[in-house]
Amino acid sequence: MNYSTSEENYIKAIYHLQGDSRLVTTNELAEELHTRPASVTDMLKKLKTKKLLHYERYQGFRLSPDGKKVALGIIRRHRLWEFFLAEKLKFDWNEVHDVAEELEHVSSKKLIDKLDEYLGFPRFDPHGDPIPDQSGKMHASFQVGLTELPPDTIGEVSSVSNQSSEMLELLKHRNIGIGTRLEVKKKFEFDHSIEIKIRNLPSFTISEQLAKNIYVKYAKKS
Amino acid sequence: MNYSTSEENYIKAIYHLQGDSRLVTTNELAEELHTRPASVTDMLKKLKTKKLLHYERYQGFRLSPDGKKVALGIIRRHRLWEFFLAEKLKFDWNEVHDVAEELEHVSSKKLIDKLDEYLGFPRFDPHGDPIPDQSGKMHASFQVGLTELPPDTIGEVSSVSNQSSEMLELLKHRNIGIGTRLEVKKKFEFDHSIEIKIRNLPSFTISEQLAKNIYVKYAKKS
DNA sequence: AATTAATTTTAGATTTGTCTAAAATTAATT
DNA sequence: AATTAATTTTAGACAAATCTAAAATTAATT
Repeated sequence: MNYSTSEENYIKAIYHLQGDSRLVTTNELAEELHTRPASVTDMLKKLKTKKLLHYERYQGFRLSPDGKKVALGIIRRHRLWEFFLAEKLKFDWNEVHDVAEELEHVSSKKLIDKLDEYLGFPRFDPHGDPIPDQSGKMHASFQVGLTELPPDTIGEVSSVSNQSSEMLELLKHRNIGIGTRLEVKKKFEFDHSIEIKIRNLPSFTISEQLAKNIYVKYAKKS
Repeated sequence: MNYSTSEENYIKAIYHLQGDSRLVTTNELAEELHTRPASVTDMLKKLKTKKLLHYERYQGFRLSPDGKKVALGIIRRHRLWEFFLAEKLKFDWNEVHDVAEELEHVSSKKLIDKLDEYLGFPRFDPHGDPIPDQSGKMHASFQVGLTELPPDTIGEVSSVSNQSSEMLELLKHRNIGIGTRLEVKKKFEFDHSIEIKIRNLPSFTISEQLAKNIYVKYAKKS
């Protein structure tokens, strides 16, 4: 019932890649974890013997129900620590990820449940992602990609899917964070860039690549 | 500048065993870490090449100044987490050790310094042991072994040196914790057992073995 | 359909940390 | 002082997690 840091990192990455249960490939996972395909194959075999994975060689793989449960436990720990770091220790929301990456592997269940209680059973982490409860349930957040927002509507940023430091740096520079209310002014067909406006600031344009990674909740025009 | 969990456990154990710089032996350390002497020798060589240890084969060893600095950093992390667990998450003071043992290996300096600030720069952990500050300095606690307290004096429990779950269980059963004020009634020469009294409770006797592991600060008779 | 390209797996090596068994060294005892 | 006992180290093996290079399989293309 206890897994190594390495196993946990694989399980978590597979969970994120498979989304709603699609098959994941060896190369994809190798790239995600900055490792080599051969190493991935080795770990797949191990996770299969532990019954966490559905896997037939050359055919791709996905988590078993047990594997999903384990993944949700890891994600729960990760997001609770992120919440703690931002809310209590006053970390910037774009600094919490890497530290939480380490803390998530401390496996005491009692620790996590008490932390959860201490934090007031939060339902979303500082990136807007939902935190699974003790049984693995998450409250769905009604978020939609920024690219899907029609012109002249307002959204509130609820999460960002890519958490590379490069992108977080760009977001910070643009004054975009979780909770930021932004209005879509125009959408350009040519390169799918989007012109947006925040509060009283002059409007500016963001690339499709960036917009794709920003998720928002609808909000009424203010 | 970053060490593995295993290396950190060795460094910490050596620090505790060497006390005020006495030489530590291979067997001692092997027993402390529940490992084999051969494994200890392997690690000693590694720590020596990293200049954390003064070590000549067959001659015993002790931490170098650099090694001591590393040890104090680990102890700082351990004791801050213990304080957090007891103070914020409401763990019993006898449950914090094992969880802190895991948390102490998360190495982000920023995390620890922010945690320190959040906790209000505490100077002692829940066992009464001093917490090193960022530069490695500790406030000495003026504690004395319970066995050294003469009859008819009162002491306040400030720390316990043995933290086995067996002993902590016994202490809990006897209602002895950090901060407990107790009066020494009688000392028996025969087996060196000690009769003590806590508050209004009937007095009772504890073994020399237990008393040896309890440290107290003097307090005036109430 | 046959060939080429891409992906995935296997085989074998490496590093870290551990182990057992045997050898080397130091300490204790007759 | 010589022998015995205890401690410590070395030598060689093993498990976990990784890697490179080569082989096997699947996918794409002529």
